[in-house]
Amino acid sequence: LSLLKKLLENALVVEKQPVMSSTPQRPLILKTGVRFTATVRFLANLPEFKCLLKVKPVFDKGVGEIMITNCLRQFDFNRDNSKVMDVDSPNEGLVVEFAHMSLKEKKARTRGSSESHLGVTEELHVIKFLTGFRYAGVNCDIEACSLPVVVISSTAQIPAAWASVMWYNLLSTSEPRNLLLFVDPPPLTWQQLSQVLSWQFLSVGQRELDENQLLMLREKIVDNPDGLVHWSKFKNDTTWIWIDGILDLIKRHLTDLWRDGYIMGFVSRKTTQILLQQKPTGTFLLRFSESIKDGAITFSWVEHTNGESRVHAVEPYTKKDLLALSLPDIIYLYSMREEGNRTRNPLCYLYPNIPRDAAFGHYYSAEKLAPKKDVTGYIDRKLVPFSVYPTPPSSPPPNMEVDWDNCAENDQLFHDLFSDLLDLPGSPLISMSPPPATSHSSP
Amino acid sequence: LSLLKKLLENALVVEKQPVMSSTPQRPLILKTGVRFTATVRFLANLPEFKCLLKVKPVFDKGVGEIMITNCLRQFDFNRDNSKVMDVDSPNEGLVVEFAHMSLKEKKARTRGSSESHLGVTEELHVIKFLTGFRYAGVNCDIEACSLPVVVISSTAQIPAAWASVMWYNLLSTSEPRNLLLFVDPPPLTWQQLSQVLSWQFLSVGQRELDENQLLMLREKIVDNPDGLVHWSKFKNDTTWIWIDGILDLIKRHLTDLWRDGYIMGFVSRKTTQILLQQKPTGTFLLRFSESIKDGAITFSWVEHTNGESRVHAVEPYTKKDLLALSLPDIIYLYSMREEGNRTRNPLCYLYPNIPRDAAFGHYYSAEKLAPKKDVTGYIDRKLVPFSVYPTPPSSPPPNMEVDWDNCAENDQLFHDLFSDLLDLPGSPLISMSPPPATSHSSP
DNA sequence: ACAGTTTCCCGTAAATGC
DNA sequence: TGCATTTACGGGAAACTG
Repeated sequence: LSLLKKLLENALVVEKQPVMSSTPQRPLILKTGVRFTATVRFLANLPEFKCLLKVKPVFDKGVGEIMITNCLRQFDFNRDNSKVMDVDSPNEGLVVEFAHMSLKEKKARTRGSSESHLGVTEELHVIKFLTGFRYAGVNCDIEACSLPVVVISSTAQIPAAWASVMWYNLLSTSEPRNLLLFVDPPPLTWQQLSQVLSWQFLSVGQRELDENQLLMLREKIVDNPDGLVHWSKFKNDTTWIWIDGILDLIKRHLTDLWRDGYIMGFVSRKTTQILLQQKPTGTFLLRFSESIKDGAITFSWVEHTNGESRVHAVEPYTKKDLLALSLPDIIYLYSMREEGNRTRNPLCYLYPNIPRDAAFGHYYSAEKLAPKKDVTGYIDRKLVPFSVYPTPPSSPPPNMEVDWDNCAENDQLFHDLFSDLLDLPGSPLISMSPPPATSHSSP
Repeated sequence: LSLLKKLLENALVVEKQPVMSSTPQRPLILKTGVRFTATVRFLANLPEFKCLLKVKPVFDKGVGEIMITNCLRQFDFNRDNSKVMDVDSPNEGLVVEFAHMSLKEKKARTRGSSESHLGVTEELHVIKFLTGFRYAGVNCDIEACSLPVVVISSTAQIPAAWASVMWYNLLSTSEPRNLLLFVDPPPLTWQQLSQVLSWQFLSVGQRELDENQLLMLREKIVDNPDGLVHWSKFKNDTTWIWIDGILDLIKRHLTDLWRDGYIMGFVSRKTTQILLQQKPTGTFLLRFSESIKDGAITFSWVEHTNGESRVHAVEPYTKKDLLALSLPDIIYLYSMREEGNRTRNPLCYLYPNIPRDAAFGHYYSAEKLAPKKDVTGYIDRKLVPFSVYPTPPSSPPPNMEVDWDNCAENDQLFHDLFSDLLDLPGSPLISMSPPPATSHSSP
């Protein structure tokens, strides 16, 4: 009987851990006020228990004692009614689904007045499901426990919470469930951290980080010779926030390009210079901006003129920019006005030597580039990304603060910038004067 | 004493009607679950009553009886505790502020099984504030009442709710507060409706509708000879939704242009044709799309070639489009590739004859047009709106379904569309072949 | 003042009800 | 089934709170 009891105690499991419904690839993070689902299954196939087992969810019950519970936030379930286990499909055993759970903070915070003060995304909680029965005069209490849970109150906390989840996951393989991991978090080897970072890219963009990309990240993240990365550095540094922004950029706008390996991405400005300098004019590569924390991508290209080599880079494109035009379309359409008023696309070969359209032609949005049939009576339009060749430092540009009310000056600037593109008839001053008046002035 | 009582009964007023905090210019609409504030003031300056008057808010109490209450939704306050009136500033009388009110639907709906079934935005509710006191042995109950309230549950209902508010406001001047107005709503004269529509534009864009704009709207809205507009038509027609979308477009992107009168806006395609035909080539005007209900604006311009006049219009710009580039910038930069591969801006004179930059130069965003100083090491970029001259109907365009994987075909199209703009060196086929390999291939 | 944290709420999308 | 209405919740910003 004691054996049976022991057996049954291990038979109750939380099958699906609570997950945020909107980010299924990022489990273990729960947002207050947002519904989640947990399914509890009784592995012992004992239909005799049908409708006898009442399961009650509890939050952070009996984890580590007062010391812990007092300096962590406490939460309740919004609708925490117990439920009774029932048969699932035939021969499937007993199961109960808590489909409308959500968390609400208990406003009874004494928050252990500091020292080892954890940030909210460093607090690890746990949801337990309790049940029990009486059999042959013996009480048998059973419980099942969720994976550790990070509770947040705003989606802005997801990146920080995810950092905790990654750190925890790597360390929980060595030591058993430790909800106080972040009170004194062990460092990770670069080997460990790089692996988990790489997985993020696999998960979001179906391609891991390659050797060179990881080397570039190592340079940014590891600064001590032992190769260990400390949680405090990883957390306080903005590096993870930067990487997370890039992951989000990939997820939203660059899944295909990343998956297919056309984005070198993690490559320093200096390395970009070195790589491109040895290549023919028009060779370019895509790299993530290191200064914009919100995720941005730029292209750099090389030009050789008169024996002099120059590597240029366009102002990085953010998520917002890529809403208006996709990166492949930008690459395809990008045009530059050079000295001598010639306008051309400076992007010809993706590093090392793939013709631009061989790499990106597949992704161009046909309907944006080919004029639509004139069904609606409207003329189709598109946007062309455009730059003016930067003035060489020898002749600095004149003050560009323009008084736009002054028509003549305005037109002059207009002419300087776009004469080739727009090809205005006649001199700007003449063409901009009012046309000869007609006899009709207003409807 | 009886007179005093009567006096006091009229002395309690709801000073600020509940307003949606985010749309202060659209009062009377409350969204469930969203906080609002109501301030109740006792006009009689009687500080003796300080802390004696307990004010209780009630929702839809004692309006029209069962018949009404039963077929309307019912709401409660989320935190409906009564409050006590206190002195405001000295000599200002008694006041109480309910600063955290919000509504929650009472799920006890029997919803009078139909006939005169009102939509939710046609239900008019009222919030009353009750108080009272005993003076010289006489009970004196006082109440103050809010303006009628439309309760919605989603911001998507705001346009419909606003239509009710407008209709109600015009009719409430003639008859007293009638919460059942929409059970049998009287029609409006065009005179009345046009006035209230015009006010919307004044409120949102600081400029009313002019005579011609109103005439165009009349055409769309009034179809019977008596000039009356019926609520059912106004409500069921999508015309108001269309106008509301335009109001929103103005509010978000066109406040300046609208205020300054550069947007003709409400002008039919046919009238546009007539107006522009008499004008010199390059004359253009701005009009709102009549087909896109979500608010969109286009420009139409005229061209005279070989004695033939043609009026063109660009595909309308939506709110989303104007996020990437403002309308003045679009007008300034718009360029069109014509036969003979010439590219130019076809927009020269705003109707009737204002030079483009005299009208819009004021609004151009200098930093988008003038190249930024190269501070960050990145090359500044901008977007140029671009169209290809539509193929004349005599020679229909070839099938534009392009196999983008085919580099040569791709380049050919590219050449057709953008050769003038991008000015590719050499033949596309040659320039797109891989460059001579170097000894360095990968970092 | 300030940073970490939560709340507020629009706008869109999905779910629900009828 | 379709439409009317509500709910859900990400995301940005404001408000809170020590």
